[in-house]
Amino acid sequence: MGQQREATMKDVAEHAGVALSSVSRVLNDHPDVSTQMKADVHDAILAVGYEPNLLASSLRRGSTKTIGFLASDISNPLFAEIALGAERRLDDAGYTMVLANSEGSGVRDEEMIRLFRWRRTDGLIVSVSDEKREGTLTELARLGEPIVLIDRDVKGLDAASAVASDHASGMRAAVDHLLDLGHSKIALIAGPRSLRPVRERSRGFRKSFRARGLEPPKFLVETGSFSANSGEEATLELFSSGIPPTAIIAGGNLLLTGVLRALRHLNLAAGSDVALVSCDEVPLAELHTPPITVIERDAVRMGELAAELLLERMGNDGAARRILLPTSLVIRDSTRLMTLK
Amino acid sequence: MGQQREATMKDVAEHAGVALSSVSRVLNDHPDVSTQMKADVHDAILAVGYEPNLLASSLRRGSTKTIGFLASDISNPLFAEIALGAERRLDDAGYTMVLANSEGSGVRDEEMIRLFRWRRTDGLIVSVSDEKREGTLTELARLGEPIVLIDRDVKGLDAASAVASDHASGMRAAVDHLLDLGHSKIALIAGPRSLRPVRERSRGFRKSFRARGLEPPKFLVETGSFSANSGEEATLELFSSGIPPTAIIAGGNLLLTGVLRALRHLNLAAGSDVALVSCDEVPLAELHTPPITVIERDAVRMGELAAELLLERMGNDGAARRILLPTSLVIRDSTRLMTLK
DNA sequence: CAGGTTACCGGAAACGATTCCAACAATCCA
DNA sequence: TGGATTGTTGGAATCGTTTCCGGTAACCTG
Repeated sequence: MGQQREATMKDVAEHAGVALSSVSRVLNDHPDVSTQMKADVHDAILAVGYEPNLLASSLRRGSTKTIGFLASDISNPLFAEIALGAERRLDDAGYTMVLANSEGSGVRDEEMIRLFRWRRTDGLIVSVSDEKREGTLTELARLGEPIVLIDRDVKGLDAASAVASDHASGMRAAVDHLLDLGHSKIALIAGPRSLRPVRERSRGFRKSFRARGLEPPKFLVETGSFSANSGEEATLELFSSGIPPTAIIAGGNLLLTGVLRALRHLNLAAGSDVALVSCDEVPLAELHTPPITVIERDAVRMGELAAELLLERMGNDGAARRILLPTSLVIRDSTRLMTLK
Repeated sequence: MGQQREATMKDVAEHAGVALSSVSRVLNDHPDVSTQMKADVHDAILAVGYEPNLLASSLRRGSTKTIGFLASDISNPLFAEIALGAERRLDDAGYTMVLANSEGSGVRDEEMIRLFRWRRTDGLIVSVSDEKREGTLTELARLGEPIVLIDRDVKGLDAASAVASDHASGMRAAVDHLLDLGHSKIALIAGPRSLRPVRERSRGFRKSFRARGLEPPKFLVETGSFSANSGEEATLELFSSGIPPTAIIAGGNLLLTGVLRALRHLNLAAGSDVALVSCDEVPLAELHTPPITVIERDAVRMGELAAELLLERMGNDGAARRILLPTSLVIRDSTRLMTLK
């Protein structure tokens, strides 16, 4: 059997002996179509084995039913969960998700946004890797389609909706908890300051101290990235200096991995030698010995909400919205074993 | 300022005073174009602010430079890493990845493949959630574009390339290791039998016993899914029956989470009360106390290879290929603390 | 200087759909 | 009975590209 050319609406029309436009009307169930016509066309569709070409449809309609999703690294469980939540909602609404990883590079952010624009995606869910980068900003502004930012603050982009976590509150709860236990030499291994979560956590961190009339300690470490290596190096650094911290807060799941590696290397036990808190729940935190106290949030929900905000915006009811999602402290043994007072 | 209509190649042509076809030639750097023409057109492009419409281009060319990626759940670190590797390679080659989650449902597999077909993706990387499902099979066959299967065997789909892990060897190494240590009551919590990794691991499991003239134990548990809950239930079940196993092998990272939860609930210590092995490296395994022996493989590499196979096939040099990637046993304390002989 | 390349360019036909507009028949109302 | 209305249909333009085909002018060759 020869390589059959794909059947088009034209073939359907000819086979049914009707006009092309009628086939289109049937397919989009337009009101102006008789039952007879409907039946004939459907028969013809089956007969010729017609399947729609969404490309042509998109071109003509001016809408691709496609949403871009851009984050630094989909293999990070945080983004993976957000992507899952977003894809679920978008799919329900008939949209397809297009994925891109920036690998933490602002240049790639820029390129990917441009590519999405050229591909005419109907919207964009994005967690940029550098909030300050000029190029990214102009690309976002040029896009002209609805945007939802995930846990990022981009100045001057009022057109975009956003969903963010209330990191400051969670961090305050964590630090208060540690202060209550008598800790004062608390280290925060935060990550790159160019990102909102890091700034917010730092803010909460300092605020907790100031609220008690204390000066925030000099243990606020801003690492170059969120990677495990950064966490490991920062931890080693902390303990090689004169005064070691009595508590460490890891600002993300990868950083936590690094911290734990360093502690093992230093032969220190989390929980008994140094109290430990991490951000974002992962199996490792729950099942570690001792279990690790975490500042938790619902990442899947975050993705779902991002999708919902986007859909809302595309249905053009209303302006951009910003949603702040709660974080909460889950206290486990890694902060309960030591007694400092 | 009014909402400017987007500039098209036609606008560029008019502004430069040349034909539409010439603009196209310049853009695709066709040989038949003078340096003067090239300069004029580029000037005009800047002047009118032209940006390509990849939709129209795709329609005309018959190629979207787009690849579908379908897996059960992108939030599973395994798939997340595969997706990362694949996206990296595809992006290098100028392709964009379109993502879909089947959430373990065969019906959704089917729907997503069809959607990809309608969207005219140039290829598909897929890890189906049910290798036997009739509908999925016919959809795959209808696709007509290159396919790469990830760790799946789909009978009668010879046209597809595939990249898979050699689970049987890894499992053999693990079981041999445990048998050497004197274990015989070894349980394998495998996951759903409808999937290749589960079958391969079961095969390796049995083979190890038979190679020593032993009958494989009755501890081979096939759970309904790969979820943590399945792992937890299976473990509880194992220990509630008459003869508890002395070693457990968890067939995946989610199952491992479940197993550890169950052990904690039963007040049993991994490593000393029961030896433990898991499949696929995760931070939890490395940093658990004691560290957990794992059958490891390179998931990111797997994704990269999948992309490479696909690109190779789309460049239509040669037939479908199957690649088997190695697995290796990383021995840690979870299997080193107990002495049975 | 005739004939044949060569280099470059413009026009028009695709790609496969949607949508506007005009046309026609049948029905309704006065 | 005539005009307006309603319901249904076909034809053609359009979305923004790519690509084929033919034509022109300049160049070389003998």
